[in-house]
Amino acid sequence: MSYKRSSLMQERMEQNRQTILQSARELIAQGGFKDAQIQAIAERAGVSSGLVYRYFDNKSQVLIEILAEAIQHEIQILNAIAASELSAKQKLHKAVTTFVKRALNSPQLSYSLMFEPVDPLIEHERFRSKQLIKQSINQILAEGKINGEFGFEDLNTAALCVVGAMTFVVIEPLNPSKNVMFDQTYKDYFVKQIADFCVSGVCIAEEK
Amino acid sequence: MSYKRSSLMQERMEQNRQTILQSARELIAQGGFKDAQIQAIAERAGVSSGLVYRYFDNKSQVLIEILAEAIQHEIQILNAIAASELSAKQKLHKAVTTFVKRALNSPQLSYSLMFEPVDPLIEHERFRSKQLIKQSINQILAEGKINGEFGFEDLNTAALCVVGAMTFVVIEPLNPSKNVMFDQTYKDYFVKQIADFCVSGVCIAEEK
DNA sequence: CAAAAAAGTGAATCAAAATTCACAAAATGA
DNA sequence: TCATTTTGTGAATTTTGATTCACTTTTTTG
Repeated sequence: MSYKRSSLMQERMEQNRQTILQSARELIAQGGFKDAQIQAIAERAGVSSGLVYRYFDNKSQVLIEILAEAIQHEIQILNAIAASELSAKQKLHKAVTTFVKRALNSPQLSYSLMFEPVDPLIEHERFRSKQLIKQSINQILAEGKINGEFGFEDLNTAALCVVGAMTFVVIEPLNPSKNVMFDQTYKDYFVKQIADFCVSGVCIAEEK
Repeated sequence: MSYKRSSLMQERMEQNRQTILQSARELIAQGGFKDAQIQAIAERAGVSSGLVYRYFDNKSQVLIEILAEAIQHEIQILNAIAASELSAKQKLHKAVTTFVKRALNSPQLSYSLMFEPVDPLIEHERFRSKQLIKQSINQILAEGKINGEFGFEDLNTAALCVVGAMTFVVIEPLNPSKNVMFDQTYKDYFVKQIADFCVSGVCIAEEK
């Protein structure tokens, strides 16, 4: 009498789940959270809106899962850099470069995940995420501070500035003046500037 | 037969208008745009919701007016600094310090005005605003670049980084872990760090 | 003060989306 | 294949908030 899902069924369902998430991601990437409505997500995924609720408790859960997954990925990358063999300066430069470059590949998605307000549940998840990113940067900064590469005073504030600069710049490409966005060459140049800025920022010398 | 408002009436109406705007501002300062609902605004202002529509075409207009007013004020301040007699470094330091310190007086309001998505109309206004702020900073940076105080490469990107750092940091105090927020002394210290970071950031020397 | 005009009210209406749920289709187990 | 369980559907319901508008009150004018 008991019903056992065949592995084929199992697979199809997993497929559905992923398709729904992917649709939502794409919609967010195009127009932010405001465009990721259940109807739209379902439609794009080729399923009924009701089905979304078979797979997720509610809309927030869909978004949270997307956020968590995305950030986890970024954090892995940052941590790998932090753990590498480079100098602190090089690590910082690379961390910023990598993060910004990746974010610029889908600015709207990045922006939404990092900034766009939605609801308290998501805000909570986002907060944890940001903490983790800051932690990665912190690690690099602390190391450079100790070995004398960096000259900032307050670790936390420095990390905040770095994270601020590197997350903020993804907002720029979202300007109404859309397609202003650069070709790969300019993008590389742009990203390097930002990394340079951050590295210089934490290499404070003296004077006022 | 034509009706002429007495100056007293005129005044009362102006008063109403301002009260509505002020209520909206306060609500935004407390909980962001999401808490600034017409009902709530009207209630707090002690008027009926319908009256709001006698003074404003729609909700967006209320918010736009608040945004425009606030930003205009900040821009005046920044421009005054840009036009003062200090060195470029000093100007930049002061601009960042002043802006951040002011923003930290109501972080939620600042955040909402600067970042929180609402609708395209407001987005448009916000875009203009950001342009103006960046312009102020640009002015300072350009001057410092010419006279050799600063060593960054690309003016626009440098300005973006500075604006990014100085606007971003206001987001931090919005953490769920609310009341973490500092006393005046720490706040001053915090703000100085940020300004130092920005100044250093644009004083790039050489090396990689 | 009475008529006309404008300001003020707030319940009713509208709109946009999320969520539910009665039902249909498909899968499973006998 | 038939009964049962699960998956899938999408129209109906609910929710939340902006906006309208018929009506009341206050101002102005003559």
